[in-house]
Amino acid sequence: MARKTKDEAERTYHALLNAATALFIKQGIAKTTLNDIATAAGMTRGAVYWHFDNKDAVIRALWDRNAGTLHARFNQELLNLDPENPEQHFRQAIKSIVQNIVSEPELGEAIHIVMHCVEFTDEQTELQRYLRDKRSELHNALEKALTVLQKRKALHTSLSPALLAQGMICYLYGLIHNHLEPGKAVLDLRKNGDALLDLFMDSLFV
Amino acid sequence: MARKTKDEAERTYHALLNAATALFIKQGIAKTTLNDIATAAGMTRGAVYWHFDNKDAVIRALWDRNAGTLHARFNQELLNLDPENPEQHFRQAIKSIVQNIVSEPELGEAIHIVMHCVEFTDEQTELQRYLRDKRSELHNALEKALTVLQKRKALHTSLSPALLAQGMICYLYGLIHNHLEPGKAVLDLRKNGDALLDLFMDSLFV
DNA sequence: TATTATACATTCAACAATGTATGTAAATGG
DNA sequence: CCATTTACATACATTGTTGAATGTATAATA
Repeated sequence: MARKTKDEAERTYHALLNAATALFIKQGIAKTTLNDIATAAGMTRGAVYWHFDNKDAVIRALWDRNAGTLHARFNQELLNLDPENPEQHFRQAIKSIVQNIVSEPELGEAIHIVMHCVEFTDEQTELQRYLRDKRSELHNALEKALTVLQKRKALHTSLSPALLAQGMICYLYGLIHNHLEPGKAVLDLRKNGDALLDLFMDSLFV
Repeated sequence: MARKTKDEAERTYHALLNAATALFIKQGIAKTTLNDIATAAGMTRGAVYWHFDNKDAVIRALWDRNAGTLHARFNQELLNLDPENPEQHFRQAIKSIVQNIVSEPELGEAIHIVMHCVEFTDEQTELQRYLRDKRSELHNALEKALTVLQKRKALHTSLSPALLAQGMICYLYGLIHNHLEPGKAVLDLRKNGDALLDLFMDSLFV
């Protein structure tokens, strides 16, 4: 076939990722073949194998594209809490994570796929290790932020920052997981996210 | 092949479920073939197809066997809180859910598989609908329990019981999900479960 | 004890999915 | 304007997996 412009190639790259996203959400990763992705994007499997090594690489690429920058941004934000008012900054940072997810569809879709469609097994694949590292980055940032708050005597509980970070991560994970659930969204995080997060964080701070 | 005793047949049934459980956790559902399960149990695929319709039926059966009764029990317990001291009963019921999961390996394995290995997609399979119904049973029970507590003026927050139930479910889900994560268990729920649950529930009650 | 249902094993047909190899025409760089 | 690389499409070989059909020896049953 005829060679495409760099621009055109990039457009098919994104078309492939978009098609993959939609198919993964609709019918799952296991049931989605590389041919499904290609034809849904108006291409053939040759295009998929040109841009990606295999199905896992597609998943990783779509995570990078749709969640990578935001992930890094939150990471940085938690590591650099405003010294003037770290507690308010922390609360706002946590809330904005949720608000970003509910307001940016592509970000929500990427997290949806990672939470509801990727299998996490004992024999870890490269993809699983990659995603695990991403989450542990966030966890470390959270723990450091809570440690800063503890040193500022801002924490109201006797539990360790490490443990509080675990609880916080679990709560966040559960809220987002529930909100992104397929079918009727049983939990409207856009409306109730702040209230539910404050409910938890009120138990952390003085 | 020779026909087996009813007793022997039931033993192979359980052997198949045990083999399936171990394989699903180790290498995932998608990568585990029915032949894998059979040979791991010392049988052939014929045995699997005799006891189960397909792979999804295996998953459903192992959930029923390992989590079914406990699920029903907690359901009932939440719907019949001790009128003498409903708050303490509620707190204890929630804690015992977690304690059961961390102390009963087979229960933990079943939930592990459902949480980490089953894909949840828009086009729901029969298995997905089954699991979704189970969770909504638990959700309804939780919401009713919290409604009872609200009528008793035991709730400390202005948020609705429905919303609190959502938050509670999400927190529980996150904690259990994290605890059952493959690889090094980053969160030791056996040691810290009660403290983390009290942290949250303290924000609910007076 | 004769019959029937059971608990599998074995075999087969069908196809689906992957990875790779090869073809190709146009874009790009010098 | 020529050589080379790019961005795919096409074709192929291989392999895996499912579902169903069939076989069969024995346990259960009456």
